Amino acid sequence: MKNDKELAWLMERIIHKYIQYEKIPQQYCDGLVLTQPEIHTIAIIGDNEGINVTALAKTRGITKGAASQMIYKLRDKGLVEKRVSPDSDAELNLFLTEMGKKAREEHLNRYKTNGEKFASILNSVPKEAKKAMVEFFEAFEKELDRISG
Amino acid sequence: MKNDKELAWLMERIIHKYIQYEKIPQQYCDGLVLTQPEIHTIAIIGDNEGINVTALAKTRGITKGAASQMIYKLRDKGLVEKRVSPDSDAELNLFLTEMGKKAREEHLNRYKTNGEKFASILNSVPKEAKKAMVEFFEAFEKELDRISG
DNA sequence: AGTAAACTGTATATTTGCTATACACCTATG
DNA sequence: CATAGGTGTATAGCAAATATACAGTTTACT
Repeated sequence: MKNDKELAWLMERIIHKYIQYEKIPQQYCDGLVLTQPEIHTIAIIGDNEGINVTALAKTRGITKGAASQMIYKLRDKGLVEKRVSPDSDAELNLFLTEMGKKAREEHLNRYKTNGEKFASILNSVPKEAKKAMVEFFEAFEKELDRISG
Repeated sequence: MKNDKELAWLMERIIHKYIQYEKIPQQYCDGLVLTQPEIHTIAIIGDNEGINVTALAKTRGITKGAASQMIYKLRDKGLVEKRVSPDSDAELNLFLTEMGKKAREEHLNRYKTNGEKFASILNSVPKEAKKAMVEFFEAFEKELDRISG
């Protein structure tokens, strides 16, 4: 049986593999290829119609400048629309175009499919063990929050 | 109790948090700050004294060009040394300098400390559940290998 | 009302880590 | 001994992000 250290290594290796996989740009509808940061931004706007640039930056965990640039790129690709806020001329509200919504939909579907694959693997895990896993991950997350902040 | 989907989300969130944490450049001895790719390269050279550029690139999963550039950077920082291979004039053998070894040592210690924190969290996981986790992760890794390659 | 502070988004230059392409050099195989 | 394949490298370019500075807008204060 593997010891704790080996289990930790296994987890680390998997995390890196997963991230490596995520980095590969994916094809969405009609020849549209989007990178991870792009589709992530689209997902956030889709989940928060009318969000502004500052809030988007905060959600993504990047600077306002970076968010602004990403928005320009997605607008040029015809995926995102900028509208001046009805409340303030200094503020922009962000929306998905029809095409943006289509990509978002596609992304959600893929996410769901992956989640189902996940779930089918998880399915073979006994209930007791699953409970222990949740507890473990929550402790792990707490530790990550501690050392990061 | 959380269902499978929620557990999947929890895992995804943690993976991203962990990667985010890893991205922060860390300080090693006397004001030396190293990024993740840098210290990762140093770790590989430390574990494989005399490795050549091509093998390093393969281990890191990057192109030879990228590895070459990284080596130049680390050499300029005084952490890595290049020596022409005694077997072939076309080949270089890579070694850590004293300073490189110091950084490597520091990294190992930190890794160990993190691992211990990890282990103490893992410690509270029942043995049966741990076994299930290993099985789950191995299935997960297999799935990742399948969709990536 | 008038002004300063704080917040909006943006422009610009720079950085990091990588790829792709082309290349010069060395080695091995026929 | 030629040529195919393996070394490492130079160079240009890209994606994503930071840092800095800035112009315009809103808020707060007196």
